[in-house]
Amino acid sequence: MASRSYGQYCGVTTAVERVGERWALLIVRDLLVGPRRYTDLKQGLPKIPTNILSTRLKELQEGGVVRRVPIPRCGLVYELTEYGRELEPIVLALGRWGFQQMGDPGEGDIVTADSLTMALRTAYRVDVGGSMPETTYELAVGLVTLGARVAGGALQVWQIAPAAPPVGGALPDVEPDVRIAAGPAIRRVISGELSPDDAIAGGHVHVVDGDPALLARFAATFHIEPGERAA
Amino acid sequence: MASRSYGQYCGVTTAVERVGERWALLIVRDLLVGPRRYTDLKQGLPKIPTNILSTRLKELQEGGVVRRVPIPRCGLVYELTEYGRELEPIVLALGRWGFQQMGDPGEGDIVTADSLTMALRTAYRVDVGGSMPETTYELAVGLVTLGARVAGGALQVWQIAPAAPPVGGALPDVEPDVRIAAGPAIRRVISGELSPDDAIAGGHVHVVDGDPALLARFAATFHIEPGERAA
DNA sequence: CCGGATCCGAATCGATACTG
DNA sequence: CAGTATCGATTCGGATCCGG
Repeated sequence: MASRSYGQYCGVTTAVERVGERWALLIVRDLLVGPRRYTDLKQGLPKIPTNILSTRLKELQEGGVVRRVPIPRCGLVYELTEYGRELEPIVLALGRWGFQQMGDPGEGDIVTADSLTMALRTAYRVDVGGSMPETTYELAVGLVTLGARVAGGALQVWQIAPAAPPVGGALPDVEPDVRIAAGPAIRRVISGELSPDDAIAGGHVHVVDGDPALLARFAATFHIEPGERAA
Repeated sequence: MASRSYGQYCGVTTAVERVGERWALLIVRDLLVGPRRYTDLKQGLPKIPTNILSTRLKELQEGGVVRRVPIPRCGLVYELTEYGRELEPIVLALGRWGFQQMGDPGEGDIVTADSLTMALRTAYRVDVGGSMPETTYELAVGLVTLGARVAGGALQVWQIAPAAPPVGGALPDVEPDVRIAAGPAIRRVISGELSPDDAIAGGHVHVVDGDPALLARFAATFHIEPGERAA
């Protein structure tokens, strides 16, 4: 029952014994967006077997990473403990690191609301965002639509479709300044391989509504440079 | 042969597909200390089966994380690529995170030179180290003895026993200001659970040579606070 | 000794079916 | 909704063996 030990007395080893099992860190990624029910997690991780999901949730609870919270007459949710939330910078940094080697999606690869939410948070540049005018974006990729508001250096992301309760306060009920619809090529815009203009010209990204020039602001605000020593 | 896909198009997913397999991140941890031969890695990871080690090394090469470098008439070493070295802040942060939940060592748990080296780098506080007088420590834990020099805000760690080539330039051939011999309780000194004085009084840490008061400097310089949002 | 490859039992994972 | 149960497919772990 005790997870197979690596036989070392070391912080890194302890960490991978807690969150290094298959799927564990992806569960943490989704929970970083907000508390989630078992079914939400299953939907966000379509390929996870249900027995693995419940095993991992049990292990993460034993490891003090996740807490099971019953909601009166509403089922129950899983949420990260304080200790689990300390993984946020690590998961974001891993996301930036992995982003650099993402090719194009394999067939069957999907984009989920939670993963795209974390991707935006991963790619967000505080320094750039802080010096931009306040902007509200709406971004649709595949079946997922997100809202993102950059104001005062802070980024807020919420899920429009599939709908989910907003995290961290009330949802800004404002019209977006720009609506962007994109395919997987949005990755190449964020990495700088594809300029905003070329992306629009090539039909990879559509500005459905609002000033097309705002796509350049988006690309400047959400950007992952290859070869970055993220932190 | 292709590693089992998680079926998501996401940076975090890509990252765990590259370095999320069992043992992979521990190999990276050891390679962050310096290039290592197959046999060095096997010694530093005593419980890894050799087939897993060679499989992981192959996968890490395919993932662009590790490079295999033949040394003329001297065998060959594995080393991190530039991309692999970008994992350093992530591994250090994971080490800090895991450190907080390390209990006492399970029976059979060992401390290796590379893991202790990374632990020191994990625990090092640049801000504190930069404001301290230059100090050279010698730290023995179990069978491992390390040298650590803090000077000008920079930390240099080298392995005295078992001996290994120093990393990043010539080894400072100076007498240490203090020689510290400790058991696993050194963890509680670094976490602040155990004060330097109590550690000495309790016989958990011995100052073999030099001013015992330097243990306090050590504890201030190498410290991991529970509940820290590392970066 | 170095750098693996091979073999095999044990444990885990993945897919699907099923239940309170 | 929130999981168990089952079972074949993979992977892991431990030991041994092999070519330079």
